[in-house]
Amino acid sequence: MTRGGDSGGGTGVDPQQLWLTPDRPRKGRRPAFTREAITAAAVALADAEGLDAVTMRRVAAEVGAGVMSLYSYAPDKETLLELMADHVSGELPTDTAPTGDWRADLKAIAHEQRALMLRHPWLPVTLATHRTPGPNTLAFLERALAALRPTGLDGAAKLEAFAQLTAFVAGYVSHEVTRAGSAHPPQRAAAEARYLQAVAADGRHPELAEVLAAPGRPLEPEAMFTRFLNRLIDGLATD
Amino acid sequence: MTRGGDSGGGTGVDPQQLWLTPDRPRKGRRPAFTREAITAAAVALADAEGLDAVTMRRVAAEVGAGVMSLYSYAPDKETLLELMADHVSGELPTDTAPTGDWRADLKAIAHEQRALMLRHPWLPVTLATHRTPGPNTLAFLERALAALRPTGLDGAAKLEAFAQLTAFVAGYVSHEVTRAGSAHPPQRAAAEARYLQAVAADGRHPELAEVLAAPGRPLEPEAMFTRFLNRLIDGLATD
DNA sequence: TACACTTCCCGTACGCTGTACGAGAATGAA
DNA sequence: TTCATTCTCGTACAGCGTACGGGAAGTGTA
Repeated sequence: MTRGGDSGGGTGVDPQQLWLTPDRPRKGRRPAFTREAITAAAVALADAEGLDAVTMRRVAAEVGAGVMSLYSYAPDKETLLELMADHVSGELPTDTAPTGDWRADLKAIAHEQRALMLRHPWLPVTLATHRTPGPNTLAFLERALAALRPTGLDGAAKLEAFAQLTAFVAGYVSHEVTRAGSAHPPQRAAAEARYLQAVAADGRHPELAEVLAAPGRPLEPEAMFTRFLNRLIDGLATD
Repeated sequence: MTRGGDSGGGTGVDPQQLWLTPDRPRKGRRPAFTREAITAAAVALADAEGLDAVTMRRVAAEVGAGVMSLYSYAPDKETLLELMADHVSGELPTDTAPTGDWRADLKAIAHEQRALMLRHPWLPVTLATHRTPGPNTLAFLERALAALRPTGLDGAAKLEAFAQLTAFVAGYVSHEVTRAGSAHPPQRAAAEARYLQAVAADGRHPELAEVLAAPGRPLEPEAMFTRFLNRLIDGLATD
């Protein structure tokens, strides 16, 4: 750790130690890098080459540091991923005031989350496992809670509603980018189609055969998202 | 590859080569293991110790094989994960006939998926990245398509509806097990609570402060799931 | 100026991972 | 028996996260 020492002694890192750390001490050698710069480099790497490209060695090379220097800014790689997630969450608008129509507000929030995740396709993956909110995430949460105020839900329910909304968006986008991502080249899609056709031809999958025979037009992910989202939110606090 | 050779030459493995392979050839040494047994061992490992415990060495040791022998049954680890996912999908019921009430059928399907994922908490994670359906997954898909028949949706829409439903369930369960899983010991939860209290005390998060001051009673994940699910499905093909 | 003290940088090293390679064992066909 | 085929798996390698600890760079005190 840069400042404070890891006295937590459990699984993961004490969030208080991680996020609520004041200025650097007045003594000792001055840091050559910043947590900010390292995080930004890791994010750029993940955006450009995917999450697998984010290795401590690659990130260190990118910022011009030695590998082990990174550990002065984040205690381990898991934490670096958490820093990355909160870093990009800074792109989310936080100063939008509630309109009074909480459903509309929540829909806007979800659309912003989706846009963010489409810009950073690795985000849903990291969100699925790393769940200690940093300052940017908390600022966004603050806005979501404000939007949820008119619902009259109690505290736990509001938190849960936001968490579930985020999980839904992450799940949707995760699926969306898998379908259309770089990991799905035309050749692979064709092989998959051939495979499904072969399965459908075996006679024991009549429904699949019919679906493949009359596919209909492909669906807009955007419109699909909106529809699912509207349904989810419209019924959120009605029963 | 056991049989056929990997002539695909793209990203991943040709699904046809993987799933649609006939009996073993008539010549050559007889296999000492089965794909089935190896997959089952990997599943048992993941269930007992989590997905990280599933390494080629551990799996090989578990079945009593040499490490490299596994590569006769699955071309790489990614594929082994895919085999695992389809393996446990065999636990899903497939012979349930549609009742005519497609919404009720779909809700039942989602509840079965959730139960499966709770039994195998690693499943949502692997589903998020590995998406070539094996025979068991296809059998279940067949049932879902049958259930969706009364909706009158076209082929692509039916497939998409099923995929999105699965993504939703995976996202929900993923979040559910993170909250309550073994990776969330009381000590860690307490540290997180302390951290949030500290943030709320800074004055710039009034909504969060209020939420933490009046939390209300914790929510039942089961009831929450049902409510979300009902809302999602009830509005699925109405507009 | 000299020294102690603190803080940070980072080369080296270790155990772990997935898996390429190829030698050798087991089998069916000729 | 001999040959081709198929499977098993020991060895080896590059790459991973990161523990350790020596040296460099800064501040505060004498």
